[in-house]
Amino acid sequence: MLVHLRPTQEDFEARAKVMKALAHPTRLMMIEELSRGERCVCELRDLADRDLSTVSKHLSILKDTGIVEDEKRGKQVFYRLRVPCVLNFFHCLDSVLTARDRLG
Amino acid sequence: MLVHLRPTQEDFEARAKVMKALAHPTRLMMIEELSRGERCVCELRDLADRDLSTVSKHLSILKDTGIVEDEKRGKQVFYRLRVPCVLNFFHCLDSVLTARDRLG
DNA sequence: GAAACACTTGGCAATATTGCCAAATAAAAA
DNA sequence: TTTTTATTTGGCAATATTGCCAAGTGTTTC
Repeated sequence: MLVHLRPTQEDFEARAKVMKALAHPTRLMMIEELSRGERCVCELRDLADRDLSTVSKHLSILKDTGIVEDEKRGKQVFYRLRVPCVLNFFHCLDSVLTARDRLG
Repeated sequence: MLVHLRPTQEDFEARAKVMKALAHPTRLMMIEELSRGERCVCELRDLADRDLSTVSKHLSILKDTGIVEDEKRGKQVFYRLRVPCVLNFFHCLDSVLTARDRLG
């Protein structure tokens, strides 16, 4: 892959779609939780304190984007992180926040 | 900073705010461009092909979040990247995309 | 098979985001 | 000082996101 070509408009749109999937507190919480191992929808609902349908829709956004994958076992559906590098974002997000706190 | 405490709801909300600021194709393009050095608003407008007011508002979102900073010199306002670690996101975003392409 | 369980999907109202135009501001040039 | 250049801000319509309830799907348990 040639690394010095500027990304196209479509590249930025595709990337933004992934960022959007990450840009919600509940979904960030779910990702953090899934970094500890797979979880069923009901466990994530308890943590999120939201309606089950709401949690399910958040998960389907993450799944459609390719960030998580699911597997049905018995009555339950388990989700797990498919692309763990998104976890690296958290450190940087926090450093943006502390940078902003230090100055205006 | 104790690293094993789970982030609070507020932590996730603050992080999501930063992610949201990044979750737009035009703003991602601006960040990529600013990684090459400071740019004035007019240069970014030419690249974005959007109304100047639109570009200015995108930049103020990035500024309010703490991702970029601005400096007025003469007639122009120059923006530069304040927290370069956000550039590391791009590789991971692309790997999410290729992971999704490889499987459903 | 009927009931219970674990989800997903449809629909909709409330809210947030986006992008343009027009108007305001601020510095430089004439 | 008037005009031009560079940018920001206000306002608004179009669009997207969010979260709940209700209804639907697929398993398992009885």
